[in-house]
Amino acid sequence: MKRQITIKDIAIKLGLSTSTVSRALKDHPDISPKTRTAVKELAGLLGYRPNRIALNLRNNSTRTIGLIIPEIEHYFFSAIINGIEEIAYKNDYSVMVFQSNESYKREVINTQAVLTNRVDGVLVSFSKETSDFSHFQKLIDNEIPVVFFDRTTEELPADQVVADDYQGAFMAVNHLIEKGCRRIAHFAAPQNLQIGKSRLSGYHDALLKHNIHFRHDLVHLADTYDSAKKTAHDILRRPEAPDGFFAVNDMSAIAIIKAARELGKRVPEDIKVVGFENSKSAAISEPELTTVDQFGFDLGREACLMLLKRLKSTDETDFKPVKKVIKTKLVVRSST
Amino acid sequence: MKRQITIKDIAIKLGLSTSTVSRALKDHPDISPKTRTAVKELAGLLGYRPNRIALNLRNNSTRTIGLIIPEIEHYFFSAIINGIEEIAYKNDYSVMVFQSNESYKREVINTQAVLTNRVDGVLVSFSKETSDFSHFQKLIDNEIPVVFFDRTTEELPADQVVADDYQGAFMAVNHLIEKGCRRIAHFAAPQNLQIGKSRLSGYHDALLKHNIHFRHDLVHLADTYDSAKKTAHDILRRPEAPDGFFAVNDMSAIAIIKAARELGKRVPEDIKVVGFENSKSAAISEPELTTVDQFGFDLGREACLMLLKRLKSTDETDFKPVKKVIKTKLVVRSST
DNA sequence: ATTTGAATTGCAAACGATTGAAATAAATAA
DNA sequence: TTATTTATTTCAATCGTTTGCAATTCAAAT
Repeated sequence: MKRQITIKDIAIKLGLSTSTVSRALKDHPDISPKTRTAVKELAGLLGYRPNRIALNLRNNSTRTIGLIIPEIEHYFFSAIINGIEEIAYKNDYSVMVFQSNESYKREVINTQAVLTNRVDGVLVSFSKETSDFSHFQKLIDNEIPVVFFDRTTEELPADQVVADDYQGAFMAVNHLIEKGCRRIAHFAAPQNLQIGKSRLSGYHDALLKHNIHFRHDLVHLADTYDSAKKTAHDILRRPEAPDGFFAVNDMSAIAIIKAARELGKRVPEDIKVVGFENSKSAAISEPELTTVDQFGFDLGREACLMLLKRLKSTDETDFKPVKKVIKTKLVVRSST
Repeated sequence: MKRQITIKDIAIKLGLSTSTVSRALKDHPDISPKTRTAVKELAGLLGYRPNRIALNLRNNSTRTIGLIIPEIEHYFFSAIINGIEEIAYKNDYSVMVFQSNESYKREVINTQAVLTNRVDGVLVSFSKETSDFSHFQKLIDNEIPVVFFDRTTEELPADQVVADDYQGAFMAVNHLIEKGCRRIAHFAAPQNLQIGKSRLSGYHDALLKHNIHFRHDLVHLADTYDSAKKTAHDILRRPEAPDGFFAVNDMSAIAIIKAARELGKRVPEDIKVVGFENSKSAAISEPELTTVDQFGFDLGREACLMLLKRLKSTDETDFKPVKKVIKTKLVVRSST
């Protein structure tokens, strides 16, 4: 690579010391106006830009945020990245992205990678497989601020940003009931994830409110398009098929609609379906999908803001983890 | 932040010099087996990990790739990032992501950011607004290898990876004609983008092959959901409405289907629609969308591999830009 | 006991920028 | 003229690691 212009080059050309040049560039009062302008002029002429790596070493900081995320391809996560990048950009931070691909093993390697890269802080949404958190604890032990978002845990002393999953689920199921559904199935996420638990619990309580009996055989683990489609096919063929579905994400909800159509059932006449996410796909599905907006962009923003706040505050004494909940919103469309 | 364990800590604890420790850690033959094991043992015990920043400074390399991309939220781009990250991960590189949000101004700032961050190489898909490329030329002037993907230009001496847009468009339109369409409209991307030109030209030549007259009034600039929906509404109400549509991406295609349905036209009976991308949405739209698969994941992989190859080869003499074309594939579904 | 050579280990400079302290130059006061 | 400020500038160390070269140790050969 071409050698970059350094402070030394300027110093030599001007017959000065590097210290003087350094100070001149940052308007130190000790430097005479004459040399200051001379230095700045030459710096501009040569296209000098400070070597960030050298600064990183000296300041022991990289102005870089590590992002560990399951899968970029999911609309929700890409919306979150969007929000994160927005805030990072405004605050002159850069974002390094590491995908876990929903693999615990890879996620552990990712945590090592953020350590190696000496990022200033880390944003994490962990994989479905993750139930042991010691790799994140290691980050915290290294005093690297960590903020969890969406997929979070209470087991670690770290900040969290989550959508109001419980409320969203409650609203969704409540809506289904008000639309006349009585046998409502729930396609759930794994229960090691807090979001899985919260949404199930919102589902449960909404039934309770309307005195509808909670039945375990109406709850299925199905949080991907394929698994949801398969499960929906099975259930819808049963004699007492559900008349309503609450899916843990939009892709599962759309799979349910697809399965219903394939079996000659009409949506929303025969069965009603509500998703969770408010992805682009929800808006274009046929019929358009009623769903709970998770505001991924805002969630990303908030997570990043929270991390930046930690990076600014240097007093590490009496650390109190903060949990921020982003309100969700029911978006009613024609699938209900 | 907590002070990290350094080579110096180990040296002092063992009464050695930093040089010896450094060499011991990398199995330098000069070091006696005894000290080598002692050093390694202590290093493991203390959880020593080399300070990447210091190495960056010494080696003038960051093992980091800069990625400048319009919008992460588009399925196609997130698929590409996925491919890029996969290759980067396997080769122990990290990826810094910068979004231009389709803004030329922001893109220019992004190029400065990758310079500041001293990335080893840059992957770029530029914004719709970009027609001046001097900010990328600046990267090249700094001898930072640049690989363009998807949105590329011939104006710069840089590697490129593109989908076979011409062939994809040709296949798509040919397919429409074979299915009986005669008045085929094309919803195009801006013509400052090579992909816009290539796809239009594929459209043009497929018509030509079947002796169908090319008509300018059937070509519209509409490459977003909203613009496509609006345009489709207008066109479909005309007396001689098209019987087939070839859209430059899936979102536009889906918008056309939506508009058709709203006007009481049936797809594929009254009009047939083909998209470009093969996004998740294409598979779930109703009817399912016939589209051209761009293989974004592979495209990302190839772009990253190409960049890594440049990073390895140090001989910068007689640089010959390479252009790699990823074959596209027509995925026929029920919209045609 | 001295030389030779091999095997180990340490010194010091380098990467680029910053910064406290010291040094020099210029200006003012005694 | 000399002492004393004050204004500028330079020195040198630092951040953590690597590496050419010099230095040391130690055993074998003479």
